[in-house]
Amino acid sequence: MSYEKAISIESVNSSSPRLEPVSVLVVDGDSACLAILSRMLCNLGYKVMTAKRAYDALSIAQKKEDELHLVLTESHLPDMDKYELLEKMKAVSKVPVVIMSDDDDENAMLGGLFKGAVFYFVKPLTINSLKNLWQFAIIKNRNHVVIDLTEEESSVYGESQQENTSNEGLESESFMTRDRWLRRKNPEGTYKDEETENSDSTSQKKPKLVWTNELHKSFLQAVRLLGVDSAHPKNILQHMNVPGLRKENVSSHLQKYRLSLKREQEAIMKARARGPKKSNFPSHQSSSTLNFRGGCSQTPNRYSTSTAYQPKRRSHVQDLSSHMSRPSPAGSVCFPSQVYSSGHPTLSNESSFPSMPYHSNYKNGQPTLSNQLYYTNYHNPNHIGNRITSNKELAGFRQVGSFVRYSNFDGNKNFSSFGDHGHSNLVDFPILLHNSTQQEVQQQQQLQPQVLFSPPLQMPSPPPQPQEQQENDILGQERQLQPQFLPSSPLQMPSPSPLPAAAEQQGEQDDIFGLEKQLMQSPQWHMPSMPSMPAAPTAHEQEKDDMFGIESEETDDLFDIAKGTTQHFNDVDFDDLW
DNA sequence: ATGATAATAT
DNA sequence: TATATTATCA
Repeated sequence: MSYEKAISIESVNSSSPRLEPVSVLVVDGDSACLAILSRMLCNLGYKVMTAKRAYDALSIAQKKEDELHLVLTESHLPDMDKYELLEKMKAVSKVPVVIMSDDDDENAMLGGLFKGAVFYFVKPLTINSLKNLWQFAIIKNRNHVVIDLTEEESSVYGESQQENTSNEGLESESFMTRDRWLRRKNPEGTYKDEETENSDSTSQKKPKLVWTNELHKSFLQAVRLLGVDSAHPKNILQHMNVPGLRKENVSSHLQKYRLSLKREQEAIMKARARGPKKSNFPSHQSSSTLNFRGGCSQTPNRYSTSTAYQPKRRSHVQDLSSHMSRPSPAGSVCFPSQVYSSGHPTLSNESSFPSMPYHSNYKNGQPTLSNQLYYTNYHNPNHIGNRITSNKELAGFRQVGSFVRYSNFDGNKNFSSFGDHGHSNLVDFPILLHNSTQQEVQQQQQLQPQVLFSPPLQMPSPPPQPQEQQENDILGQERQLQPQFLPSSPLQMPSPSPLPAAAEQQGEQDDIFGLEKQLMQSPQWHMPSMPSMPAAPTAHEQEKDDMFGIESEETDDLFDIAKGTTQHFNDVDFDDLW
């Protein structure tokens, strides 16, 4: 099919630092436009091929599929209807297609995007617009080969640096990327037709990551180890070392985590306020315990946290260690005294953490959705199966094809417990720190004296495991294990997950962030109530963690809250979760 | 890096 | 439908 088309390949290297020039096939019936675009692109460092006719373009795309990165085409071509090339191109190549047109009508633009174009440029195109054209080549590829690029786009493509600018430029010119539009407009329903392709290339939405207990544990561990000061998404991600986990995932989770901590504190404060101190607490203890449990496990944070910690220094962590080390449930209790000593309130971290809410996710098994990603540590298939079955809810679990599950482990460690019923409560539990962590923590602790008390929640000891230490190992294992993801998933998926260790640990949560801040503000609070709660023990049940989500608000009283939560946990959490 | 908000799951 | 979780945007 290549007829007379003129294919000119001019490679200009000028500027771009790219490792490999991005090759672009420019299709336009107008020779002048073709020449101008070709020159502009060459000057920008792209490898350019041109075609005047749609069929020529298809021919080229087919022949050079491996080396062609992107097609930039006019919407109106002499030998094909509007967007017809777009459709036909899909059949011969996965190469992303960018449309350029004089028509700036939104419907026309959407039509092109829905037909599978990755982007729609409204003419005239500027050098500035083209500068970042390479981005669309990546977009397409991300599903396939390029997965890794997402993180490294910039490094790979020298121009990436300009991304910001470029984007701005693009948008300023009123362009929209297809994904974006699709997302927004789909609801309306109008343009569905084309989605078809999206699938293949570009657009799919990212599967939703489910933060399993294990994953959460891993997260908590990372946070603990890192300490408040450096517990930022990037660092956490690195520490977690979970294969397909992205920084954004961590950021989002971190946000939720912090929010939960905040809520807990607030709840606590309220509680205090109301029923202040005084005797209340004492008496409450019992109740408190309850609370804790619930709190602990589930909502962990609320109560637990408390610690104050000192300022910046590494404090946070430390506490944990203590807790960790001895898990005594009561541990939490103990702290109090300590706490004050330091003078600052501190939080205890661990104990309280909230456990996450995973449940929800899990509960029903899974996400029904097809897209969710699951990271489980354990992944024993068996286990999984079991768990699923066992729970009613879980039953639902299906892992059915849809979601992706990441499991890392074998199961042994972590979740073996899970296996059985599917839920092992354990999972959530408090954490123990394991080796490294603990050590680190301790070290840190030593530095500062913090206090913390553990939250009520903390669980008693965690049982578990021996293996904890392994975290690292585990991770390693995981990595290896991991395997499975779905290819299909658009972006890359994750790989299996990691963390097991956590499992053992259980619950804990730390407070980390929130703590400080909050604490700082209100330092003392912790004492009051929390301390006591040894209740924790019961906690185990708690195990579950609930995650953050709790609404402290609902219940004014901690107690109440606690009760409520606990119940949940009992009923739901575990089972559901696992 | 973070808070706000959209999307979408339960 | 309301709420909760996660992704994405700003």
